[in-house]
Amino acid sequence: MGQKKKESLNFIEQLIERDVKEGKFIKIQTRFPPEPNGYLHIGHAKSICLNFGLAQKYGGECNLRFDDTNPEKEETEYVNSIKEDIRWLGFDWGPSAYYTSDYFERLYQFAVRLIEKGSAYVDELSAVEFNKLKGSPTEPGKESPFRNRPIEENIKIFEAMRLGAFQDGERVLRAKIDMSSPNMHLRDPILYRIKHLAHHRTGSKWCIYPTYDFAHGQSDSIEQITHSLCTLEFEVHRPLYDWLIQQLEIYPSKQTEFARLNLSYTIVSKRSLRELVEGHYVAGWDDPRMPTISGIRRRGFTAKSIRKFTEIIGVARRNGITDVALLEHSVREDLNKTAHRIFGIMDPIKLIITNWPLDYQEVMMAENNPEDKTSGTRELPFTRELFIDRSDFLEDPPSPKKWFRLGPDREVRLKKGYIIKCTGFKKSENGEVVEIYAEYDPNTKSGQDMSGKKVKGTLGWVSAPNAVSAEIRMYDRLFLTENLDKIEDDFKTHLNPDSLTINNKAVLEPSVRHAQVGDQFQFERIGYFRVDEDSHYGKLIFNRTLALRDGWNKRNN
RNA sequence: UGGCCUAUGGUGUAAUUGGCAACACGUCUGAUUUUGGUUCAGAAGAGUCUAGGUUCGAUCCCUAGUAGGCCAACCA
Repeated sequence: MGQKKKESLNFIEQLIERDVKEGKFIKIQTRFPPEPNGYLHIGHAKSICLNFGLAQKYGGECNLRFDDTNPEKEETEYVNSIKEDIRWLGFDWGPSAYYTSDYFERLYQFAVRLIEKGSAYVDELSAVEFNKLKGSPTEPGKESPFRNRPIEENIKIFEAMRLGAFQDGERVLRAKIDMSSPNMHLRDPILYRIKHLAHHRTGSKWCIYPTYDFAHGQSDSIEQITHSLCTLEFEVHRPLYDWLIQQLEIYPSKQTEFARLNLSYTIVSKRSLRELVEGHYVAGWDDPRMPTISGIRRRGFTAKSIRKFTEIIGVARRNGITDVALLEHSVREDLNKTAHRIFGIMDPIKLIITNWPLDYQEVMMAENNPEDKTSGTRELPFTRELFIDRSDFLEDPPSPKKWFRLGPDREVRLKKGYIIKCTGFKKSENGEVVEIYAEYDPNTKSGQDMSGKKVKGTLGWVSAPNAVSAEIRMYDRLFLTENLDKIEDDFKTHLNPDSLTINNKAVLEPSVRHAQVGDQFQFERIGYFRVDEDSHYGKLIFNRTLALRDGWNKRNN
């Protein structure tokens, strides 16, 4: 049927389609190259969806490659969490993951080839001298006195480096390019450094390790990556990326940069996230307030909504800051269609239906999700004593046009139950309302209401004798500042002190008794919640994923 | 005394590659609603950073300027 408006392509898709048209390759090959030194976050999700998504869209493949060239920081723990997160996001990297460390021998041979061409040399400057000669962006550098060592000697020393003849830092292998280049990365960049450290995969086999610049592009080339996508800050590396491939005469992978994701009220820097974890500002990498994939998963954001989000924000070369509202919208959109509804009362107050028989219980039926007719129904016991939310009653409410809820002599519907009229309330000696009294209208039963009565307000409720209590962890944004990129001081001073409040008085309808870890619900009129893994026998713990949009609160704040 | 990149409503992206700026989110109305949710209808909001130039015509091409970002780790 009617073709929708022609979809517009982002600049990378345009590039790919142009390349396809020109017949540059058989099929596209992308890769997602995380360094296994931390947990993946929402920013990585953008890259994952981009790389895997492009491969899917154009019938190519996307490799998962662990960029593990620095044994100082990398650990197997991270390899596993990264795999889990990518799988959860819904992507598949085929039969096996790749590791830059698997290429160490080939990379070493590449280095030898470069030396043989006279395009690399062993330097023995101290770090201080090295930096002095490097110059600055506005001042050209100077050549090292070791720059013109004979090729044979370079090869011998490089071999000796591999064999462990030197201590860390005593020698480095450098590319011989141009010490006066305005691009700092072309001023004889370091290709290999000595680190007498065990590597998480190669153990103690190596004591020299390639740097990013000498590992990444070469690994791309080995895997015949057609489109090597990375973030903007690697732009200045591209001339070096190309230079090395050209010198080595290997497969010409092409690097294309795009803007990384910045989110309002959110910090997405591995270093800062680590600081939050190690300083115990949060409970761990998977704390539901963290923007890590594991954190937002635990919080209750769905993989589908993350994918949708990355689609919505697109990809470009402009650096900006994305409003978290876009993310939250994607999450609500998905959850609205999938989450079963239940009644939950965050701040219970007793409501007594005075004209209801003392021990009588009636079972009401409610659909699990009005947005999904196949979702089935559940039973709700209705009794004389109920709980409603304290915020749904006002002793002296504004006009009925402004306030739809309960107040003296006001009528509301108890959703899926009856219309009730407030007949009174009881206060404790310190003036707090402790009980509300009402009468129900037997002609107004949900689904068979013949009364013709119209009420504006509809309240959630829970049968008091059947109520299930639970711990509700109310999460809010971790930071109070919108743009954390712009701050001058310590980012931790911008933490929201109320990012987590724990509610232990909440009561839920009895149907949740069977809820399992990972189950997600919409507490009607409140928000989306997910059963946390900290739950245990006899105690349900819920994380608030997000509050529902609230037009009323907005108007009245 | 530098080099590279970027600049479109509040935010993120579009604009058939030169034909008087579109979509999503957000905001605001109104309708519907047994969730102040959802859904539906509608509105406001940019004349495309500035100044020149090329052109019949510029968001798009050129020049200069301005603003922002990135670059001097034996990190990635």
